[in-house]
Amino acid sequence: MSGVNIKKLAEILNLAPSTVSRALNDSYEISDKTKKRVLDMAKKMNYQPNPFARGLREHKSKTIAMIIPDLVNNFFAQVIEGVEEITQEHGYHLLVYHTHENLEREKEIVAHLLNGRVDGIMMSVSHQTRETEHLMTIFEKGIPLIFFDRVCESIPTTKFVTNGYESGYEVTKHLIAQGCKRIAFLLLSREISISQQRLKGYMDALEESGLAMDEGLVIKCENSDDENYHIINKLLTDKQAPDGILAAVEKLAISTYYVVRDLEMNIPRDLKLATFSNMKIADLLNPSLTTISQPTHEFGRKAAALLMNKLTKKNAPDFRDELVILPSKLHIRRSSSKA
Amino acid sequence: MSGVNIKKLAEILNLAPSTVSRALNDSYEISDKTKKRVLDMAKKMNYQPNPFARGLREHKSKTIAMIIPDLVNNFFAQVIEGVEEITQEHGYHLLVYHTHENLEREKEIVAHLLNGRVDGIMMSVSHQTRETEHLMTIFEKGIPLIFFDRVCESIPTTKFVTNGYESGYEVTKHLIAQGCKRIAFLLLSREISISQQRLKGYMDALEESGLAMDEGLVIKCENSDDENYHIINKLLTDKQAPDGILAAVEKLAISTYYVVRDLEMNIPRDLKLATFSNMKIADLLNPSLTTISQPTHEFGRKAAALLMNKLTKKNAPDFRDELVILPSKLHIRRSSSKA
DNA sequence: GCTTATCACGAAAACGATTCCGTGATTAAA
DNA sequence: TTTAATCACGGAATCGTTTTCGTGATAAGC
Repeated sequence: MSGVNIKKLAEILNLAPSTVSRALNDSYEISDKTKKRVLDMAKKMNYQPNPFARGLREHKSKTIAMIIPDLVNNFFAQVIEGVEEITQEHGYHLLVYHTHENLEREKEIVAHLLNGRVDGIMMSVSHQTRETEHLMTIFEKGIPLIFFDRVCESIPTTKFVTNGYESGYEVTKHLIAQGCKRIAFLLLSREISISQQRLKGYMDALEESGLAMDEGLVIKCENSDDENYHIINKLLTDKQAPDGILAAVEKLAISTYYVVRDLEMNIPRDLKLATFSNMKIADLLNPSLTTISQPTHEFGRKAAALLMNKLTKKNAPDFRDELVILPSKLHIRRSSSKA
Repeated sequence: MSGVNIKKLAEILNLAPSTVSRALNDSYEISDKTKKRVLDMAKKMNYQPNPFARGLREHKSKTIAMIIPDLVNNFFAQVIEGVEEITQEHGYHLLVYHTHENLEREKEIVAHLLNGRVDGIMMSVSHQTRETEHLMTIFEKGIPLIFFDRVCESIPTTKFVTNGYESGYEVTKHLIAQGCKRIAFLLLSREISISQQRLKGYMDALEESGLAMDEGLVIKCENSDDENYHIINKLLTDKQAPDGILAAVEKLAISTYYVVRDLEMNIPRDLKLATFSNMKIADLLNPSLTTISQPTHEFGRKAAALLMNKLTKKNAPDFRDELVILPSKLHIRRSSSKA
C-alpha cells in the first residue's frame, strides 16, 4: 500500500540496503556525503521504518503495557496521563488493558504479553488476585515489571504505593476527633495489600483511641453499585448503625451519599464520611467531601520514568525489590465536620 | 530468553516448521493426528506466536489506536472502556495516545502510525485542529479511520457524534423557560464541529424565543483552569452579566461553580447553569447540576464494533461517509431550576 | 494395470530491517 | 615501495512466521 522501504530507497539511491540502513542509523561506517543523500531522500519519500521488521530483529517493541482494573475510577485515568507523558517523550507506545477486577481476564492479558509484544509492563492487580503464578511468569521471563497502587508483594520488583497505613490512621484519628464512636470501614477486597494497610491504619487508630474494634463494621462491598447501595442501606438502618464511615474507594462514598439522601439522613450530623479518592470536585459536593488523595500524575510519571530508564539505558540495573512510597494528602471538608 | 518458536516445536516433533504452522492454523492439509500432536505440544511448551514475525508476514498488527485529546475529561475515559470491551473480545490490542489538545502532537502521533503499527485508528481531533492533511494521509494510505465526538467533516469516513444541535437547542430552550434572558455560552474552541453545532442550537433557540443574540456572550475559554476562572469571574462581575450559563465542557461548569462561590452568588437564584458533561455525580453537587450527557459506553462500543467488523470480516465494505448520531440526554437538576 | 486425484507433509522464499563478514580503495606507517 | 590500517560500502544471513510450490505415497476411476 504505502511501500517505501529500505530496499526501494537503496534502489533509487544506487546503494545497498545495508548502507541505507547504516546511514539512517548514523553509523560511523558511512560517509557524511552519503548519509546526507540518504536522509534527504528518506525525508522526501516519507520513509517510516517498519516496526515489525525492526521488532523481529531487535526483539524490542518500543511498547509498554499498562494493566489496570478499571478506568471509570478517576485514579487510573490520571495515572495513565502521567505515564503517557513520559512514554511519549521517549518515543514509546502505550498499550492499555482493563481487567475489570477479573482474575481470569488478568491472566489472559498477561499471557498475550509474554511473546515480546511489549518491552515492559506496569500493572495494578485486580482485587481478586490471590494467585500470582501468572505474575511470576512475567518476572521470570525477564520482562521488566513494575507495580503501582495495587501491588503484589511477593514479586521481587519495585512497587509504587501510597502510604496506606499512615493515611488510614490519620483519617480515622480525624473522624474520632470529630466525635465518631463507631466507624465503619467499607472496602472492595481484603486480599490486596493496599486495602490491608489502610485497614490496619484504621484499626490501630481505633485501638489507640480506646475504641472497640467491631469486625462487623468492616464491610466487604461488591463491584456493582446496586448491590453496594443495599449493603450500605442495610448498614445504616441497623440498630447498631455506625456514626462514621471510611470508604476505601470513591464509589463506595458515592453510594453512601445516595443512601443517606434516600434515608433522609444528614451528613455530617448523623453520619460523618471520608473516602480515599482523587475526585477533583469533592469540594463541590453537598456536603463537600473529605478525601485522602494520591498524587496520581506523579505516580504515573515516576513509575514510567523508572521503567523508561531501564529500557533505554544500557546496563541499567534491575529493579530493586522495594516499595516507593508516595504520600497521600488528607483534605478535610464538611462531610466529616463536627457540626 | 523465552525461546519457544515454531522451529523448536518442529524439531521436537520431528516435523517441518511449515507443517507445525499449518497445524496451529488448523489447515485442511494436516491430518487430525498430527494436528493433535502439535497442539498438545504447543500447549505443553507454552508456545506463543511472535507478533512481529506474524505482523511482518501478514501486514497486520491486530492492534488499533485511539487518539484523544485528554483523559481527565471523564468522557474519553468512558469511551475507552467501551472500545476496549470490544477490542478485547476480538483479540485486538489497544494503543492510547493523548494529544493534549495540541495539533503538533497530533501530527507526530499520526506520523508514527502510518507504517503498519496499527490496523485501524479511532480518533477525536484536538480543538486546535484546522489543517487536515495529516488526517487525509491516514485515509489515503487506506488505514481504516473512524472519528468520534470531535470529528473532521472533510474526511469521507464514518463519524460518530451526538446530536449537538438538538441538545444545544433543547437545553437553551429549557434555560429560557426557567426565566433566563441573557444566556452565555462557554466553549473551548469554535473550530471543531461539535462546538459549532451546539452553538448553533443555542443561537437558534435564542432567536426563536425572541431573545437578542449577543456575540459578547459567546465566550472562548482556555485550557487552563486558572485562566478560565478569571474569564468567568470577569463575565459574572460585568454590569452586563448573564443570568444563565451554558457550558460546552464540564470543566467550564466546574470553574463556574468556584467563581460563583467566591463571589458569594447563588445558583440557581442569581445564575442558572447547565453543561455538557458525563459526570456521574452531577446529582451530588451543590446544587445538583443540570447536564446533557452522552451515551459514552455505547459510543465506544458502536465505533469499535464497526471498526472490528471492517478488520475481521473478509470483504467488509469501506466505511460510508456518514454521521452516526447518538442522542444525548438532558438531565434537569437544581442548577437550572426556576426557584 | 495404468492414469489421475487426493492426502500429508517438506523445502524454500518472502516480509523489512539489522548486522556479521568481506573487500576494493585510499591513506598512513615503515 | 611495501605493508598495514582505515574507510566506505556490498553481500548475505538472520529474526519467526506464513505460504507457494513440490513430492512421494496412497486411494480412486476406467
